[in-house]
This record gives sequence, structure tokens and C-alpha cells, in this order.
Amino acid sequence: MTELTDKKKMTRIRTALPPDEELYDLAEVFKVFGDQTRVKIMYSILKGELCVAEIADVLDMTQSAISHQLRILKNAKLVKSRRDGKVIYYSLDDDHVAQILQIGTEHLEEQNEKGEE
Amino acid sequence: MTELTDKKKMTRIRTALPPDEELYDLAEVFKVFGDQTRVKIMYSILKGELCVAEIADVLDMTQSAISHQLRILKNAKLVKSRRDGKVIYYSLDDDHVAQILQIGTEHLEEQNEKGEE
DNA sequence: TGAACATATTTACATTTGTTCATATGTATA
DNA sequence: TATACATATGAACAAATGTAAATATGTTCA
Repeated sequence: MTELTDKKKMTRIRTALPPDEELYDLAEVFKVFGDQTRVKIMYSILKGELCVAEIADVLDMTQSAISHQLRILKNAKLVKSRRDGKVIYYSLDDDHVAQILQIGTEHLEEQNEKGEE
Repeated sequence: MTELTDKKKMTRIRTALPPDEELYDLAEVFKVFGDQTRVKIMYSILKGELCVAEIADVLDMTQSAISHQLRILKNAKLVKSRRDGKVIYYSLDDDHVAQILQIGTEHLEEQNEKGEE
């Protein structure tokens, strides 16, 4: 007599999952990574801080658009800011941000290699 | 005579960015990570493969919903599948997927610690 | 082959998300 | 304090995204 699914095993796996709240937060963080403009902003400040106007110049977008995305990035704690007079400089908040960008890029490269075979 | 932005510096940074197509693809991958259900699915199969019905059982969701999300995960090459009779088993596609989940979780923990201070 | 089962797909809908334009806030300095 | 400058915000709209219900596909085995 076999069951469709091994209830005990499924319960074990379900119990081992991180709490819902943590998984929710995790998804929220990745959601912030999931936009081309924001990825570009993060890459722009990967090597050093830039102010809003500079980022807008690099990406050739309006100051308003950049400011909006920077707020989202800052709320998610992916970037931090520092004021110097009337200029506000933005940089990546912690090392994990660069790491995630890096591993994501590696993943893409690996998948591309696989695809070429 | 100072400029608002140092055009040469901005051009240098702009030129150093990965090509647009790559940044687009990167954002697309993270977009797939940016959903609670998909994060849960990936965590469910972190330690070993499961079939659709089992995942549906673990997450207490319909088979249809899980199947939809699995297709999105598979298109993004985040999970792979293997058929055994009529059952299809899903597992993480490559090690980067687990790494990204891991670093994302670390990021959250670090930010939570900062917040508690 | 046909019935039963596991998974996939289609369609339609509601919600979320990104962008733009206009305007507001806050800071430095004359 | 008035002005100029750098950045932030609000509202409105278009586009992308997730979900649910119904149905289709593909596989096994009697």
C-alpha cells in the first residue's frame, strides 16, 4: 500500500523550512534585485560611491527615475547614502550585495556555456 | 571651473558596465527569485529532489500553482527535472542557486543584527 | 486500447510595479 | 533671508506579474 506522497517525509521537509516571514523577506530582497535599472545602479556604484546626478548621467536617465529606484534600494538596505553638503553619495550597503551580483553573473555564464554545447 | 559631473569619469564607468543584454538577463534571473512561492519551492528541494505533488503537499498549495511556478523556475534554469515513469522530479539546477539563497539569507541576518543595535 | 493518474497549459482577472511629469523638500551661500 | 541647486516625493498611467479555474497532455498498466 503506497501513498501518493510520504506524509511523514513531507512534514519533515515542511518543518525544516525557514519560517514564512524569513522566506517572505528573502523574496522581497530579490524582488529589488529584479529590475534592470536597479541592477545597473548597483553595478555603477560597485567600485565606489556616486551621487544621484552622476548615476543619472551614467545610465542616461532622469534624476527623478534614479532617485525613485535609489529609495527602493535603500529601503531594502542594498545601498547606503552619505551626505556631503547638498550632494548625497550612494554606495553598496554590504558585501553580500556585490556577492549576489557576482554569483548571479556566474550563473548566467555557466548557463550560456551549457547552451552552447 | 567645476562641472556638475565629471563627464570623463562617468563615461569611464558607463563603459565598464557589463553589456545591457547581460544586465537585462541578470535582472530577469533575480525577478524569478523574487517571489515567495518560488523561494519556498527552491528551499523545499534544496536537500534533494521532489515531485510536483510532494512540493504541493509541503507548501499546501494546488498542483496547478506549483506547476506554473516550476515552469518559470525551469525556464530561468534555476531548477531541472527528471522523469521517472509518470512522476517528474525537480531539483536545483546548479550550485549557484543554493549560493544565492544562502547569501541572501546572510544579508537579511546581518541587516537584522544591525537593526537590533 | 482505455481508464486512471501526474503534470502542463490556457485564459481571464486582479494586483503589483515602473515610469513620467510636476512639484516639494532641504541645503549652501551670496 | 532669498536664490540656486541637489535630491525627494506624489499622482497618474501603462505594463508586467501572480493566481485560479478549467481543460489538455502525456504516461502507466490492466
